[in-house]
Amino acid sequence: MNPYQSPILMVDSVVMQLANDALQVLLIKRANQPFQGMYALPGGYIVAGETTVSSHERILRSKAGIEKQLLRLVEQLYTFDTVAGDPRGHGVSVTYMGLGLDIIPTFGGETQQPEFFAVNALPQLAYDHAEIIAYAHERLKSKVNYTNAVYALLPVYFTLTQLQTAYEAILCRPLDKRNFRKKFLSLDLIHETNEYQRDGAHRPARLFCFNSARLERSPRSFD
Amino acid sequence: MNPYQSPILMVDSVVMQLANDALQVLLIKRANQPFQGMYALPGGYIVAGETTVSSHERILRSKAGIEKQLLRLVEQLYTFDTVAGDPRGHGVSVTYMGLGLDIIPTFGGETQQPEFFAVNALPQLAYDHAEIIAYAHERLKSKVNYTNAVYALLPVYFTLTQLQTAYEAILCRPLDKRNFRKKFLSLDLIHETNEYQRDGAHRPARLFCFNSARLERSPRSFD
DNA sequence: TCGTGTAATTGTACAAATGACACTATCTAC
DNA sequence: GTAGATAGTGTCATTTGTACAATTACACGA
Repeated sequence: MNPYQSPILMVDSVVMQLANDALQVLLIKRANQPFQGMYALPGGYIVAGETTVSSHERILRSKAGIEKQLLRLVEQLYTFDTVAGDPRGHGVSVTYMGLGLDIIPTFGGETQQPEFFAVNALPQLAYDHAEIIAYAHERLKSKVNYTNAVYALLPVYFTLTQLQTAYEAILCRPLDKRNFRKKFLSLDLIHETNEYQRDGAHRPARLFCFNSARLERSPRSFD
Repeated sequence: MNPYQSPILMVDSVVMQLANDALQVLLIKRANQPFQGMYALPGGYIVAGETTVSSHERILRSKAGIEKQLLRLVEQLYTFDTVAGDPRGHGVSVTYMGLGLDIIPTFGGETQQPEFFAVNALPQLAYDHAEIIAYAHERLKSKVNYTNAVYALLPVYFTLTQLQTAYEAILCRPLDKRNFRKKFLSLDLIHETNEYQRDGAHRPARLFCFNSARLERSPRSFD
């Protein structure tokens, strides 16, 4: 079947969403050695007949109960060599990033206590997963500057304040409200609706909507 | 050795350099089926004990006589799934881009007529290699806008005209001489020397030098 | 109903970057 | 010393970035 004795192929997944005004990443608690009891990215081995994409989907479903429809944007990140010194042994790990909204990981079966953690407050991680998460975060920071990628982290209808809060959580820095709105509206990535969100004892906020629910490049960069 | 029956792992390589004011890519003529006689990127299977990086080096050495020292910048591009309908069968191909200068591929042994072609005048290509080259070209276009990556395509000492010609070849569009110089010099990626290049019957051109021969991000983007 | 609290919405003035554009300088060869 | 060829350089108009504060609309409670 595999006359070339290829190194073992793995997939690791960086699933992210926004909650409590923070960017969060999905981790599982490892049930087995190595790194038993430590947190790690969901990941697993690619089996015969699978593509990396279908393997990624299977692993998220089996380890965290996440169906692929919940991820509104999936992007391949990088492929890491795991050398002989690595506890996983010699192999190759293809990493994917998945973005979604209101994802609730489920337990039971093969799942291993999946849970979201703020990227700025991670527990100690197994393997080199802290670096993989940092890489994913950098990619996302860069991506939101020249694409509409945030659509995958927000509800279909959202306020400009929600949008700005999302950018601030991703970029890890405060943004000026007036400049943010002026700039973002000039990108032609979103359009206003005639709906308003009534929150509490204050002026209601107009709801906006992305023009496209697929990844689009904006002609000019945001930042 | 591999209890998971992983898909077969391959490496494909996009080696590029500048010649005749054009960006060129290294292709080989396939000796065997499938796609016999057609051109393709140098590539091959990863064998046991190899990392993707070392496999990439071995493949370039064995298929085109290119030693790894000749590539002054190597960057992983993307990992492609090759599905069952693909003539290669079901597998995974990790692609790398290598940039160099004055690379002369050599024949003999396992080599298969390696030759450089201008990216804007490619022959028909095997597999999906045309898309991989387009992807590499896009990556390079983007990379030269916010890094010093061109250093890998130019000699250590170069004139501003050479630098501009390199950018024009990569970006596939003409640039204004005065604006290019003003902008590029403001990036603090290069410094002038006191040497001049004497070419022909005209004013000699001052030679410049990159501050770093490693990939550096410039604080502001170029374009 | 009136006042208060809360968040939404909006514009201007200055600084910096971009983009279009043409002439002078320096060398070689004849 | 003149012609031919490439190197080198500055200004102005436009666009973009950035700092900054007052007004609007609603809910709630007195």
